[in-house]
Amino acid sequence: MVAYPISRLFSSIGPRPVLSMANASERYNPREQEPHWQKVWAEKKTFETSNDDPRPPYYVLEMFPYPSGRIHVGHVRNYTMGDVVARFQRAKGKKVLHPMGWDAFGMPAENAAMANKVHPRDWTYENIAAMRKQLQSMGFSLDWSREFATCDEEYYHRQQMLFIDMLDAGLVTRKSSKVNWDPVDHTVLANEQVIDGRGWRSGALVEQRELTQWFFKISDFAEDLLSAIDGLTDWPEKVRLMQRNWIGRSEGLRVLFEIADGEADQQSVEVFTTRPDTLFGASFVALSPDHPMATQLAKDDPALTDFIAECHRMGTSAEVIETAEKRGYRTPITVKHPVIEGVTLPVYVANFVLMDYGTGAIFGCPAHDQRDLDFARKYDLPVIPVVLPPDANADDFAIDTEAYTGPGVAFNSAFLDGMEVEEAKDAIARFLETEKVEGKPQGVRQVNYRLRDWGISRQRYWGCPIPVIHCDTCGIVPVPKDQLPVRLPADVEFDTPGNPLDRHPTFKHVDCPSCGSRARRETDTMDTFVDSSWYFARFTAPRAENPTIPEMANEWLPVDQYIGGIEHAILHLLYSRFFARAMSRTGHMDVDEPFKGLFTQGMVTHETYKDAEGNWVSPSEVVLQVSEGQRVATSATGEPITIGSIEKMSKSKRNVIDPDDMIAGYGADTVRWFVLSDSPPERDVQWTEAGIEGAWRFSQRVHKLVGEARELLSLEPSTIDEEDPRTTEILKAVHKATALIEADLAGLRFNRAVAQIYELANAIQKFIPAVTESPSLANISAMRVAIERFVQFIAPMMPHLAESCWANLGHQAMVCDTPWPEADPAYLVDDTVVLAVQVNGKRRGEIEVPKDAPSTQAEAAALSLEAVARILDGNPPRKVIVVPNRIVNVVC
RNA sequence: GCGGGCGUGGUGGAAUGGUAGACACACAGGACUUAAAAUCCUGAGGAGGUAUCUCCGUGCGGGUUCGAGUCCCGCCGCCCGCACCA
Repeated sequence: MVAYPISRLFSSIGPRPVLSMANASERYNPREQEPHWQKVWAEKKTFETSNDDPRPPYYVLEMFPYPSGRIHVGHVRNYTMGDVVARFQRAKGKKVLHPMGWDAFGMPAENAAMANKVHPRDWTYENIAAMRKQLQSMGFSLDWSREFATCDEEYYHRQQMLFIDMLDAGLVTRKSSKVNWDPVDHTVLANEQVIDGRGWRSGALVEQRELTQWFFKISDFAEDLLSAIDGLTDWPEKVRLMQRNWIGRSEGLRVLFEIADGEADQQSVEVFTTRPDTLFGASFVALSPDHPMATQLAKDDPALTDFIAECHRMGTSAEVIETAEKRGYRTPITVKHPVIEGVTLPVYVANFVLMDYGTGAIFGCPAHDQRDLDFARKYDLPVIPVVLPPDANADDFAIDTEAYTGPGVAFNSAFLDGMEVEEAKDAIARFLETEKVEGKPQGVRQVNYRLRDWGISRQRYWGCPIPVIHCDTCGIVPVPKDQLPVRLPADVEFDTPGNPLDRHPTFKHVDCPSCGSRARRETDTMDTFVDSSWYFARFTAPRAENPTIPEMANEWLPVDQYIGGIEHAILHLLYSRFFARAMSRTGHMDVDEPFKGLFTQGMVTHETYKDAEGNWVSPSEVVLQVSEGQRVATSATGEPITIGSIEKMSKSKRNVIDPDDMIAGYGADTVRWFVLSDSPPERDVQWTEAGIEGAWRFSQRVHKLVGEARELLSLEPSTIDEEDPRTTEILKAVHKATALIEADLAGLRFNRAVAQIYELANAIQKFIPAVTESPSLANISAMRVAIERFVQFIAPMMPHLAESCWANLGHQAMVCDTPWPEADPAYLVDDTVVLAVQVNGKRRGEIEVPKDAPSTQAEAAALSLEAVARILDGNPPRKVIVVPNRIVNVVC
């Protein structure tokens, strides 16, 4: 389905005459011009950023790509946007840092190694080379001298230094944690790699295993990470909200319940609640299946052991959780109600209580919590309402199948009666804080966060080795910095399941750096999210001995404009914010927030296709036709193809469009212009190549327009400057466009800037006959201003074409080195304005009045309109509303 | 379930509460051409046969306002995030 008529487009383009300037009728040939300008930029090191440049710094960064082998149109869109920002800010007089690198560790390289017997390193670097070539053909203003890949030894060496500094600073911990374990592949799986409870590759039933793993203590920063979101005013509100929800702060109370009956090691159970005001409505206490007390009770209770095992077998997928019913196991334990003398509550182990939130135990108040209600109905527990809704009556208010969670007034609650929810929470907290159980306060206020510590251990080869050694004598020993880096051994094979590092002959077994006795090297590698959590800082001093040069990092950071996919709204951005704080604490820089401005572009989507066997089929192998009003897809050989849903482009669904054909056929500028046109950048776009021809035509039109303008500029001016309204008209159009385009580019509204540029092109086109008829000095110089600014405006988006045009207009310097023009306010205001005239809110005509004309004048003009007079039919209007310079509305 | 967003011509989309549909794509007609491509010009939300003009029109139903695509309330549909977080 090659939709690009490549041969046709170029059939009429002959070789460019070597010495003569392009004449107006000659077509623009991107195949010749684009490599030329790319070579000039590279030779002049135009986009290499010097640290001692005195201009103010501006750091623009696009999320760096995973080197999958080919760029796709999502990359093109992302990097084009970033490049427009970079070139625009450059023209605005900033020294711009615009680097590029590779997020190069990760699973796909190992998968490729297993499938194709190619070493992950070779596979990765070959992919990088291919993608670098593709990106370079797009003409991005990147500082390639700063390029690195996260799998470069020089990079992960510094990452290991950071890890050790963070370990020393107490920001790293080890703890036991549950993982998805694939018993066939001997590997840990991420949640998304578990499909229907089975490993995505092996198909084996996944087990929950406890493993001791390394964690970054991101939850220590929960409060700071949350409150600092308020200051991220240049972030999309949506992302700020997602981060707030992810951190999930909640204020509550830890309450001790004394054990009344039953054999237990402890004398009390501690629960966490955000609704202590409903304590009088408590009818049970429930423990997580992983709660220590549950584990202990299970020792002598086979039925409980079975129940807990069953809970563990329950899947973690969204679907399972949604449909899972609330189930519990009643233990022999009962506890005393904390505030009602003589009442005891049963203790259950329940499948819906999470161990790693709060205390792993809850009290159930069925009347005011839906889960508790479901549970109570199943096990026939009392349902006592204790919060009365505003419009309800205490005598007949009852809970049926829906818990009441809204506002109200406490009742059935002794000393809380009559208080509003918030007031009651505070009162019960104050009461329990003074009560004592085992000599401790019965209630303690606590703030809880949903955010968990960040587990970074991965039992895989292609990642940054965690630089520690386990010694039986000395315990955990960090690898001394002068012995770094811990290198990934090259001699590994992937024939056997499991982590190659773990079975490597020499990697694992080492001597303890501290005592010299036999010890074991850590064989886990780091989560690849670690690699991408500080690369933005490394770009500021990419070859430094230390992870950063603090002065450099402080000068450039935070990133002024970060651009990337919305899919990274939570994890990557949160981890990077954590890392900035960690790096500040360990002296690597003094910046806590890494990204000042964030822009999240929409995803690029495309239809999916499947063949008769249900295999995904790439769009390039599909032939689409319309038959009897239905779209019908077949393969090149005529096999039937099913058209599937529209999905985000992904390798797995094979609905990725490779931009190479388009770049080869139309050139980079046309592709850049095309992806910026039409769609608002933050919105998802359904990919279609309809429209690329229009972009191509526009690039040709620009070339032609500049050629024609150049002819006019060389005309001998007629000596007398006649008064020509067209001169003012074009200058107004130019200056208004200047102001609007600047605002649109600064606000990343590229589609609107494109529309403004089209309008300016139309205005200039219209002005050509004016100059031809009346080649006055005024008209010729107006044309010069118009056409030169026009070229400057397209330069961030179509940089090669702009350079060619700029040279064609006789400039020695490059347009990318030319300062951005300013709008002259004198041309932005009009002497007269056209006001719409409405009658009862309906448009009936328009009037032209002087700008800022008094209301009376506008009113008189409006009333004298024939259409208005006809409707009024001689009657006086009831009211006339005049909004100066805007509108007149006659009410009758 | 909770939270957030979106809904405008054939299409992508524009529109500080103030002339809805800018700009573009696709389409149709015309000019140039032996012809095509390219280029240029013209047309176009729907209906009332044309121009003038009139009515209708921004998912649906209400409301606020002199005036609503825009603000408020209630629905419908689609998309995204979170998901037993006590």
